[in-house]
Amino acid sequence: MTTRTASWLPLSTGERAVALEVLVHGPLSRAEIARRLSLSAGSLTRLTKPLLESGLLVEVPEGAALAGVRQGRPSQPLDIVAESRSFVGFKITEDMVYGVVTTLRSEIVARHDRPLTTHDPDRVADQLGEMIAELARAHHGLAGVGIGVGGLVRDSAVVGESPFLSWRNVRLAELVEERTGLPVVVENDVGGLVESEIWFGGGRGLERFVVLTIGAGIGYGLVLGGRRVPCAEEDREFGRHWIVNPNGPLTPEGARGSAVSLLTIPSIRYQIRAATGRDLTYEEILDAAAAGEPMPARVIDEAARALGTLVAQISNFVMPQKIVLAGEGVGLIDVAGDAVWETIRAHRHPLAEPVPLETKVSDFHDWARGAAVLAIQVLVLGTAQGGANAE
Amino acid sequence: MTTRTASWLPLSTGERAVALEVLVHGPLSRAEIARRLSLSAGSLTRLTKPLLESGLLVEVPEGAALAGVRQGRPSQPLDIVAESRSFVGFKITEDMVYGVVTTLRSEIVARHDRPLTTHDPDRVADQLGEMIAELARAHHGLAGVGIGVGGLVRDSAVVGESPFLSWRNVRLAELVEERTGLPVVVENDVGGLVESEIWFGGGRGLERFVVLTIGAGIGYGLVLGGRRVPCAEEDREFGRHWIVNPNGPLTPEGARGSAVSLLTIPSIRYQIRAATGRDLTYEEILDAAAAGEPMPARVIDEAARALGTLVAQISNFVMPQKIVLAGEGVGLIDVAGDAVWETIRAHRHPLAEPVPLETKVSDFHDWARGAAVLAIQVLVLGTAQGGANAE
DNA sequence: GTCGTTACTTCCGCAGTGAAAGAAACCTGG
DNA sequence: CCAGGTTTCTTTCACTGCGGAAGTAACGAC
Repeated sequence: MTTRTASWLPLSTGERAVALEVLVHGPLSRAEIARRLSLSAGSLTRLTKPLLESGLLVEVPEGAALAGVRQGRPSQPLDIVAESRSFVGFKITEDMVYGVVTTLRSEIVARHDRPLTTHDPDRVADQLGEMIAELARAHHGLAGVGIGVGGLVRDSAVVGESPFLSWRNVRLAELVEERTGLPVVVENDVGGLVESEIWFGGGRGLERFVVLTIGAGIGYGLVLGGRRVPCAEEDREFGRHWIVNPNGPLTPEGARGSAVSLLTIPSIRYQIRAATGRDLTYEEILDAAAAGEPMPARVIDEAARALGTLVAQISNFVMPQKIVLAGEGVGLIDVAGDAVWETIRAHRHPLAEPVPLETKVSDFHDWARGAAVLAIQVLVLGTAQGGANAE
Repeated sequence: MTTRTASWLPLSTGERAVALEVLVHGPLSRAEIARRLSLSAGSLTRLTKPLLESGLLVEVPEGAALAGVRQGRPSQPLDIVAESRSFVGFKITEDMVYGVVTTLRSEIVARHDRPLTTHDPDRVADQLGEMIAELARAHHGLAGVGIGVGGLVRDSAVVGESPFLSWRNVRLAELVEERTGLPVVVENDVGGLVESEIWFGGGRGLERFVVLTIGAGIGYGLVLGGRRVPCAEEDREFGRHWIVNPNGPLTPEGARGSAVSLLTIPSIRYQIRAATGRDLTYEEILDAAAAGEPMPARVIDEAARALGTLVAQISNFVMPQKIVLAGEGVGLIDVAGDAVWETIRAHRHPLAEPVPLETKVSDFHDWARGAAVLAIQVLVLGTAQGGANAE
């Protein structure tokens, strides 16, 4: 409902499809695009002409690797001018704002973080406005802003509910737009990360895949037909009721044996604290587990088996072409990967196709980058993806 | 790869879409079809004209319920002439062949079963040919045959592997076509049932739903964007490694606590037999559980909780718009429905949207009807849906 | 009986496409 | 060096299928 921006010129459907294909899948020749989109060569000449004239696409020299190998006339790859526009992405946590500037291709070109000293919506918007202003001085062509917030977000604009900021129905997009004049998209942080995987990450070109994040909480994103599947409980404590192991630990968050209790960083730290009295960081716990200390090793092993069970269940029921594991809490795979794999095997049919698992330890800048992708989408498509649209 | 049939006349894409909409969603006026397919009124006149001329569609009197309520010119519903063609569907089990004749709308108009006295492919094909010949005498316009087999089927034509028939790479479609001259589709029995739910059952018009069958084994079908998702382990003992309850029973089939061990009819009968020494039928066990006999009650309760867990996991990960439960083994819901619902609730987020659960106790004729739907699809679309196509 | 409403038809123009033919730019092999 | 093959890209052209506008038909409401 909040489409204010002039999107990518007035592109026709076909032109937009071509531009998107080039944006997402790197430099491509006209012939290659024709094959990918099932169009004729003639159509491609027609469709690319205005894109080249407008400067959105440029002809680039052919990659040296391919040149000379094939016979026939060499292809003339087209590419997006990724640096022509810049995008800002923010990830807001309880006490920090992480910011990045990216190109049209979602490559991070700058980082800019600041402590969050207040939770008052107007003051937060002020701070975001200031950060954007600073970034605008250093980067030309700022075309949009994406903001990722943990919690429920409506219409890609309004924070419906965010426990850690104590916000309810804060029209954040509007507040920041007023201060900057730039189009602003607000979205659930997991949503942004998922979109960035769809467009620029491990999910490029896939029909069906899953993003699972482990960090302060559990995040889950299902992508079907290239689109995120909306769900009601979106990021309101996902995984609290995914009972992975009924005999698992009981923690302050989540039901007994739930994915949250077994896997999130706070829950793992809680378990160690409750058992040993020592308050270790997540990294310290992983190190201790790797070193063979019994209690951390047991907790991490249990977490690894829980992760394996989850991955297997997702594989069994969703049959995704890929599962992307992201977040700050996937480091346990480095320590207890064997337990993860073993558990996956035990819960899968021997004949089942193995599901590619892509692990991506992410920091907060990756979350911010995900938010920036939302801004890119608004420019390219004229509207934000996802949101809780009725189907 | 086995498209021999002349499909539904030479229909254009638009015409086929109209015909399919009418076939699946009952009598519809042109205006209504235009709305559903996002076409203009003019286009509908154009598209329906050849369909009416060819006799595929007819104008029918308006439903009395709607007439007179709205103002304006009354609509002129169009309908498929469902009786113009007949289709045969078979379900082959170890010792029986169940057959049905259906209309184009998949309504069963006749049943015809016969014991299967041999597993020799040629003799089985002979028997199917005879049964088809008998049915052809009684029903005009036989347009195709669908055969459902438990096991792996390739290219909608070849039984790659069927343990209970001891078949490997049997070109069943070809064998039956030779004997009848009719187009024949062979498919995994679950696949047929799923397609029939997509076109004529609970999944009509849904983007995303799941079919879960419980009987001699577990069957699982995932439908996304109206299409079945192919999978490698298709009906080769699905659910043997879905560990639902690690402390569950160990049975001859399936891993300990697997869906197969907990839910299939043979496993439930095995548990009762092992514990009490009595060899009861599934129905007797359900009755005993309902009557409060401790052992049956415990086994059925455990099965109900396993089913609840499965449904919850599917709901959590797939987020389907509906789950259809089918098969001979879903009767336990009548006896232990409360345990099912309670378990679902315990494994779901309180804010999550409840997933509609449709229970459909099916007999072997329903499986045969599912196979007949495959034949309908071949006529309508010119090719069978599904199969293990690469994506 | 007129007016408003909804359903359907007819006709026209147009956008987007593929097919075909041609030009361009490379390789290969004499 | 030059012909022949090959792949890419451009140009032209005709066609398909669609929407929009205007017109007709069939009803209810007042």
